[in-house]
Amino acid sequence: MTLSEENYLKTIFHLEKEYKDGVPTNAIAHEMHTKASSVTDMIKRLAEKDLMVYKKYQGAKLSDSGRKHAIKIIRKHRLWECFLVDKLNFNWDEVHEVAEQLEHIKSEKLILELDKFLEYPKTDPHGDPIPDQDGHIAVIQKRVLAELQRGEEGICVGVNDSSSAFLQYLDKNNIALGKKIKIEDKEEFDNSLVIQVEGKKMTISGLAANNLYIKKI
Amino acid sequence: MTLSEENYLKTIFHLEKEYKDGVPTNAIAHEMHTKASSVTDMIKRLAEKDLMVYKKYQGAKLSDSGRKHAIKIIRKHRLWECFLVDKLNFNWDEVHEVAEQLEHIKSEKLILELDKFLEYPKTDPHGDPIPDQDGHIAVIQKRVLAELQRGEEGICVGVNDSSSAFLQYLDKNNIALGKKIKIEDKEEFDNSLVIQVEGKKMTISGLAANNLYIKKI
DNA sequence: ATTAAAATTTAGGCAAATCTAAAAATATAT
DNA sequence: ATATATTTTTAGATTTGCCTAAATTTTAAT
Repeated sequence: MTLSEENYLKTIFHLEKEYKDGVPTNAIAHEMHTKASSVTDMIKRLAEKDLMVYKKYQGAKLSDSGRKHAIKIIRKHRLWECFLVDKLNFNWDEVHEVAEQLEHIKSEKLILELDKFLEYPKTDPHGDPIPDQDGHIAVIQKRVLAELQRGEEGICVGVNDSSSAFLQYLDKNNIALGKKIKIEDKEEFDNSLVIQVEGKKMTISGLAANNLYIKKI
Repeated sequence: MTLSEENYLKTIFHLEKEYKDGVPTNAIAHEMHTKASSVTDMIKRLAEKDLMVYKKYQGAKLSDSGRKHAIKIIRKHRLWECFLVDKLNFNWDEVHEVAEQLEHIKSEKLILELDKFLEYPKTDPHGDPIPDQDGHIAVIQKRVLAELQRGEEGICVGVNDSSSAFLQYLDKNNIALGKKIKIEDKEEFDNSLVIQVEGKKMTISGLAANNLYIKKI
């Protein structure tokens, strides 16, 4: 399996959540910063290797084998992110690019031992679940902050947007995984929220509130 | 810099020790399990990027810039080997293949932090020196075991052959870095040696004795 | 000093992964 | 329902890194 093939599998896996019955060629092209024609080429190649099910004009679907491969890559990606943050002093907004490289390293023993070394973490630094060896992915109980009503509170458990811009914005505002957040007020006009984090009040935009995952308490 | 280019630089760097005035095309081809014509192609490409100095039929020579790059890759390779052995329970005969992959990961911070995390190791699990950030490589005081005379003794400080066959042979015979070895007898007929390691006598072949580095005490 | 052998380079091709431009199929809008 | 717009696919090129086979250069041998 080539690096490029692995990246396609991973991307399609993520997009399947949004596009249940076939991921459009264009969606893949956009996500991978490439052209639709290149995507068609690759989909065909992956289909020939039985990693995908391909019917012309019907969008991309992973085969069971393709999905298994995709999950392995995601497992590696997230374990490496843990390593970078827990052991090498990376901040959560710095890990993505490096993990994108590390996820392609091929060695069963490496991942087994890395998992053990990190003491079998359940989630990565962004709160996303780490698939287990058998490819099982735990479902994390969560809802977007924007859904909560005035007076409700919860613990921050993840982000929907892992861009460093958003993560740095959270850092700047003292919001991190594990922090308790209470809704003080909701502004209907622009969906912004007044929240309280560790006793400090602040306002966050509707967009930000839609990218923060909370577990209600 | 592509993966393939990096592998050429690294290989040529290592071969330059043996071929001081130009590494023959064939030597590179042999080492990289490829064909001489492919090597010529690549040498030209590297020369165009000023990573090598190329004159037809004169063999390959690294430029200063090429040598700097090669050393960076070797630094990364050896640091990752330390990581695998010290932190992930790899044996010294299992690390090479994985380190060959890891050495191509691109991130300054990653290597800086890995070095710190490992507490700035001086040598890798085979006793080879780890180049520092500026590309300086310490010279390790050593000689091959085969050179020692009857009655002399030394500490094992490295291996010339890192094949897993040889390393496993050493494991099996209780020879490892740091062990004290004393020459009990030399057999002129086949250059084999009778040595003593931790009080136990054993015979090793001339070939093995030529691949073990010793520091005299 | 020729000639034979070995090493190196050139020429021409191939596969992976991408691109642009054009063609074909599907979706949308009136 | 038909025309228009959008999406997807095909066709044909390009680049990287490799190959084989043939030509060229260097080295070694007599």
